[in-house]
Amino acid sequence: MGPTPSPELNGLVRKLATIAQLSGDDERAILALPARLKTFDEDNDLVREGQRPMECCLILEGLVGRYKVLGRGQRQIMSLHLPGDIPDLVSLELPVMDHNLGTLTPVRAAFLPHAALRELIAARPAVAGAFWRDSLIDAAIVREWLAGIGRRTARQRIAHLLCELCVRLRALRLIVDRIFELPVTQAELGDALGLSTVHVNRVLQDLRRDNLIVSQGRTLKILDWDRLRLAGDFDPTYLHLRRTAAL
Amino acid sequence: MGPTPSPELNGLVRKLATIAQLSGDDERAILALPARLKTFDEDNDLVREGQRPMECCLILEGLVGRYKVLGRGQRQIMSLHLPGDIPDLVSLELPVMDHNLGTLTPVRAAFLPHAALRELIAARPAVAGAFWRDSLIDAAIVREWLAGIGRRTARQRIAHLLCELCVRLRALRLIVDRIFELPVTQAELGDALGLSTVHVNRVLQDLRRDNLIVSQGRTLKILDWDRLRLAGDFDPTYLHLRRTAAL
DNA sequence: AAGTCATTATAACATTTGTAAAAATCGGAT
DNA sequence: ATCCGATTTTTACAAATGTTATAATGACTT
Repeated sequence: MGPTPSPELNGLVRKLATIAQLSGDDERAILALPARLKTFDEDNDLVREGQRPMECCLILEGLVGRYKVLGRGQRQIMSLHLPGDIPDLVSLELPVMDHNLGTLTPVRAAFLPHAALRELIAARPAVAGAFWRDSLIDAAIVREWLAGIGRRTARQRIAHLLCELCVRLRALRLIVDRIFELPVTQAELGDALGLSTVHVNRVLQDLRRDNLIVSQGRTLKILDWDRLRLAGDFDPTYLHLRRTAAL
Repeated sequence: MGPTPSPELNGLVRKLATIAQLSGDDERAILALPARLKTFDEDNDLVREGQRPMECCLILEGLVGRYKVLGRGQRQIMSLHLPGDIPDLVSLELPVMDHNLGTLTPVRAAFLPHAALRELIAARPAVAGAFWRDSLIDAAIVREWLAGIGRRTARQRIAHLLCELCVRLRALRLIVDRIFELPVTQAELGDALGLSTVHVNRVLQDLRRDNLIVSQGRTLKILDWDRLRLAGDFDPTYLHLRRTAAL
């Protein structure tokens, strides 16, 4: 008998289905991966800069941020990862982590041994292709963030990020409308957007005042998708989704 | 008889050697790729956003920038590519380009058909791995830029970029000392760093005044590597070079 | 119900960086 | 040698955003 097939890995299959087409055999091979489940509190690191992981972590539930801490302690979050993501897939090819992966919310994750992933990739070219594709999309998202931080105003950046998260969550079928949990402090938003907490606060108030969004507690509701998209100069092409979840 | 082996592809082999270990057979297979050579003037696009290329372009000579043009015409350069790079390797997996590739100098490039690259990848897992690794390093560099634009001052960003280019050029053995051509206008530097031309000018003058660099025409000389590295908060780990060209 | 801690909001002010325009410089063509 | 366009430099000013500090709010604990 092989390793116990874990229903938890369904999220990975679902995520990969949003970006690539896999056969039933491919999916079964993925589901047969051995996985070590683990849970984390808010604000914990899954992996740290400098480490040489022997496993990759698949997010099952919760929100994970990829970040660096620069010279004088300033943090920059470089990407946000949702369930189904394997944010440290990179460790398969680049043994030394050059960044941290930390939880922004409580997280459930599955750790997949490098050895098993390598076997899977060797045996199933389509899965290898899907993983490559996934890491290329990951990179495309970082490029879009780079362009935004480099050239967009604070208001555009925030609107853009909200649009991106909305589309990504919809693609994963984690939300159906345009209402979602944004369990992130304004300080964390600032770290992701290259802004100060105070300025994030100012801009969020503007967006609310302009009736683009509404938020109560952690729940965020996009009131006017078209105007928010416009405000954020948002075009989802860079997400490279197979069937763009209807905008 | 197979396709004519092109001595031009040596640059690709040399580049891959800086990040991965390939066997003689792997190298021969790479050199046997069919290539269509082409030259470009300064300020020309090799590939444009929206296109669906059927070939990848290998840079043989010159400097290429990957960029997007945002809403109100502002340009952001998201990466710089040196000889040996295949900046649109991504097009193998993501058919629609989400950015442009443009020359910053006159460029010689070799166009490699997707079909041939796919065969190579299928036949030679080590080459597939090297390509994956290459695109992961590409992404790591973009992340470092993102962190810089998000959280570093203009002076740090410029110093950091100069350090990065120096290390990358040395790794490729394109320079041996710390003197190199930087055939880039201050406007282009600004587009890469998310700064205005005027501010780039101000900071470059500061760096010269502080005797960190000297430049005459396009030739840039790093006068004080240690202080420049410090000024740029530069640590080459993120370049994931096999043997870090001695700092 | 009170107390504590994190988060959000507000305020006043400082600073970096951007913008616009013009002058100076440089490199290559004629 | 001279001219021309691009690039760099300078100047003056404007705007966006950062910083520091404090108050208000809210969520959770005891």
